[in-house]
Amino acid sequence: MLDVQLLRNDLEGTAQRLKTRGFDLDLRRFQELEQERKGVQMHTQELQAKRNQSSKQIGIAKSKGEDVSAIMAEVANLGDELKTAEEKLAVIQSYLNDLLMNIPNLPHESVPIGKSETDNVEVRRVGTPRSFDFPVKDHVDVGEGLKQLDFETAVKITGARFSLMKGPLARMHRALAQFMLDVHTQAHGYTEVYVPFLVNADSMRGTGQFPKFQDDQFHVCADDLYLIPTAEVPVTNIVRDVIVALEDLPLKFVSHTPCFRREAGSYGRDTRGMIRQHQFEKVELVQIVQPEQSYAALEALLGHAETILKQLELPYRVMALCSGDMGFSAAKTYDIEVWLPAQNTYREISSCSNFEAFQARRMQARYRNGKNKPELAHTLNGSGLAVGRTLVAILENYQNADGSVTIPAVLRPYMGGTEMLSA
RNA sequence: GGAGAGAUGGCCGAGUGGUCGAAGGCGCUCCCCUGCUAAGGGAGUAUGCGGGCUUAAACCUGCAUCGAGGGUUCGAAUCCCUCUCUCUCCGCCA
Repeated sequence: MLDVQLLRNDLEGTAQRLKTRGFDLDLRRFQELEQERKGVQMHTQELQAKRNQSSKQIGIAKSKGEDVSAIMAEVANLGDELKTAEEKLAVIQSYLNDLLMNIPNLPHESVPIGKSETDNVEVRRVGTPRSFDFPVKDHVDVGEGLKQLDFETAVKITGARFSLMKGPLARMHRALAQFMLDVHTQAHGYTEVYVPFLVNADSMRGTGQFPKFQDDQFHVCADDLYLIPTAEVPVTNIVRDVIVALEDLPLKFVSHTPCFRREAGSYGRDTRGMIRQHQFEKVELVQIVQPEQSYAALEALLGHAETILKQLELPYRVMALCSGDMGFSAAKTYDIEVWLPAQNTYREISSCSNFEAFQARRMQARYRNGKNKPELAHTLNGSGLAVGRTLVAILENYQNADGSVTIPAVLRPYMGGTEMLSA
């Protein structure tokens, strides 16, 4: 959520900046609502003040045993007027709130201006894609060839966009998560957290999934809870309605969770394989920091995610997302894309964002600044990394001519020393 | 799932219709005092939202908030209803 003051003080400028990410702010509607709000709110508060004063007088008079009928008559018809005013104010405020909750974050000044994916800017490229002297198979063919990846059974059990792994491949999937957690806790100073995978609507609102992306979530109706689309939701909401002591910042959390996404609206895309699943696992990095430090923190967090790819020796590139391609809540986002030889392209494997105070304002996540005043914190997160897609990248990049797959060196200690996946 | 008890400020804890945003204590901050330390004395110490003032902050002022939402009343922490959560006992269970 943006600061309302920003809209009140510089509506035009804010609208301009929002336009760069393809959002059209309804200026007239905001102005009308805001003007009405101001009038009604002042009127309401005036009436409330009047009522409070009279009630106090009645109390004083009664305690002295005086006659109160005169004052009572004075406030007699205040009630209805006040009730009307309060109801009107509530309606206006809910309209304003709806408007506000659906406005995306402002892009940071360093964000490249652009309309779509094609305007994203490559920041760096690390590692060289291997050249194969045999026809490259995609991860589906590799995994099914090993008889360790089975989509057919997953479809039978549940439906499309689910997968089933067996044997050493299932173990490698688990090993990947363990490896990532160990690196981030031991080398990067993150605290591991285990969190609920079902959350309430308040948490979804806090990180910005609600109200706009309600259709993308799995809803457990009987209990009115939602399956998390990312660990970002439960982990960032740790600080909802909390005022963190200055000396406790930055907070750095890492969490390994399953993620559930309905993928509404992406029916035709990535239907083959485990690139786009309703259920996948992710190791997520989350930081809560002071505003002055959030951009340095973003670079650091990005580096932490990159470390995993470097250690797995997977070629990747870092993209700075343009204004038009960023997510709703982000002020700045870097995507890390891993090389997939079968697709002959780089595909997203991590997304690292600084949300500035956008999420913090929604969830009242604050810290005490140098003057001991509560101030909104900045929140960041990034995948470090998406486990399923990392597995895909390994299957494709480490495949051998005979259909086997070499296990990256750093994973072997997690695989009982095994060096190869083979049928 | 059944029965009962409870939810008040950073913490403990008082408060069953009236000058209560809330006694008292602890903690914390500042000041005084004692050569230092300990003890003692004084003052201050919630958050959100509006309005005024301002470049801004500070400040002044109004409103709201005693788990959440609704109701009764001129007036609700206090009475009524619904919900949530916590604790105890029983049942069940990994």
